[in-house]
Amino acid sequence: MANKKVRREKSENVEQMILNVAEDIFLEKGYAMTSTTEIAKRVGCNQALIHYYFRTKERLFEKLFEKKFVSFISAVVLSKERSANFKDVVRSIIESHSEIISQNPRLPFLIINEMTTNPVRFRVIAEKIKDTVGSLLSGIDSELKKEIEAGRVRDISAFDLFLNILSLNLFVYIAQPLISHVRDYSFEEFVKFTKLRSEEVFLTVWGGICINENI
Amino acid sequence: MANKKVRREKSENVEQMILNVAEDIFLEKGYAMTSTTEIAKRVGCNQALIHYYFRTKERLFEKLFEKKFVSFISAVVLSKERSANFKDVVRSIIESHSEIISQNPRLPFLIINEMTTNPVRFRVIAEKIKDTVGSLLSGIDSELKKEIEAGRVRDISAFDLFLNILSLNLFVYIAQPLISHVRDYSFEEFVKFTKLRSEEVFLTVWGGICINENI
DNA sequence: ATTATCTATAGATCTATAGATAATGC
DNA sequence: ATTATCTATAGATCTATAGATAATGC
Repeated sequence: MANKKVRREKSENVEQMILNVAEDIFLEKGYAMTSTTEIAKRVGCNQALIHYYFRTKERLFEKLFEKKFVSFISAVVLSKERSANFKDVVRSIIESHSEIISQNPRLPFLIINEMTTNPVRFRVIAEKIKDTVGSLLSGIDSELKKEIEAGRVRDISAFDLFLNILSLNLFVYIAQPLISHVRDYSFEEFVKFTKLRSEEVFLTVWGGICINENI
Repeated sequence: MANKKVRREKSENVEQMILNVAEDIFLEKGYAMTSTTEIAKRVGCNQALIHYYFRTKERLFEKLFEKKFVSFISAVVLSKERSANFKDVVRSIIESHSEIISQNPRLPFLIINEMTTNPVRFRVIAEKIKDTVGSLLSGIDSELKKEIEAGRVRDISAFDLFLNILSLNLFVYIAQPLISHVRDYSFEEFVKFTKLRSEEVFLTVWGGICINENI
């Protein structure tokens, strides 16, 4: 029996369905491990249709993620809050960073994956991140130095502080499948866990730099 | 011109060369992105030879990594040092963990990659890690509780503490290509950086849990 | 007439195997 | 005679394109 060309409801726009499904699969397995055949199967259309709309797999990927990578990274920078209190500045950076990640929980994995898998794309992403990191660091550096001179914060570079925040915020997402398995978390339980974890991250980052009597 | 079957020095054992090259490429790009064709090319032999020695790509991978995964993970557990001083226990865990990672800098990436890429292998790895984490946590739990009750350490779960250590130790390696690019590090400079970073990790982890007057 | 969808297929891989040939150990 | 290496090739993908056909908008 020949496949009839399905007439679809206006609501089920096939082009959009392809984008949705592709995003899911790319985030799940990375670019290289995703085949257009699989996307088509999940959408319920023919594989050729993906090329009709997006010409190449590469373009489909770029359409979905070029923007996301940039906004994901620059959001981290923009989140800095002017506050008299350095502690509040640190807290707000951690919290908005954590918030952004939780909205794109699989993006860190994908960035790392593309980084090692696709040297060309890596250069592009890395350059953008380089600028972003540069401006974030210089943005916080002077404030940090003041705190250190005032003896309220131990001697630490802005980069190390920045890495502490990134590490603690990102690792749980990168290791998510493992953590979920080890702790028997459902997806909802994992989300709940990351919410609680955010306060933990702040306590660790801040406790790790603020100066008290005994080390 | 027909390729002559190269007569090799005893020293250049081809089977061993295949193992060496395969390890490099697997660590660099992950299982799926590595082709036996590429391994053969770098070794300088025919692709069929890889199958002669290892039968399948899967078996070659397992020969290289099954052991590594287990030893990498269990080394983390075994590193716990009995000490009267809880602070020293934490320090020794961090340092030996960090030491093991620095000996296998690309392994964390590979584990994460296989985790998401290969569901079957994931189950195997995850089960082993689950046991390992379980025994590590229960090993440190009673000591931690004592410290908390004595008011020397803030209220924190063993799992959160464990995650703090893992996050801070592992993230720099997982993000290594990115960090190297952002900071213009050569490989040697990156290694030097991780050495310095180890003290930073201890200060953060310990500062993040020890109790002082002001929060 | 234009746009959306399908069928069929070319051309590139890639893994694995069969079978030929050269090298080595006795 | 056995072991190591090569050539050639089958069979599975996978991406991308050409060309047929159905649906839609006018």
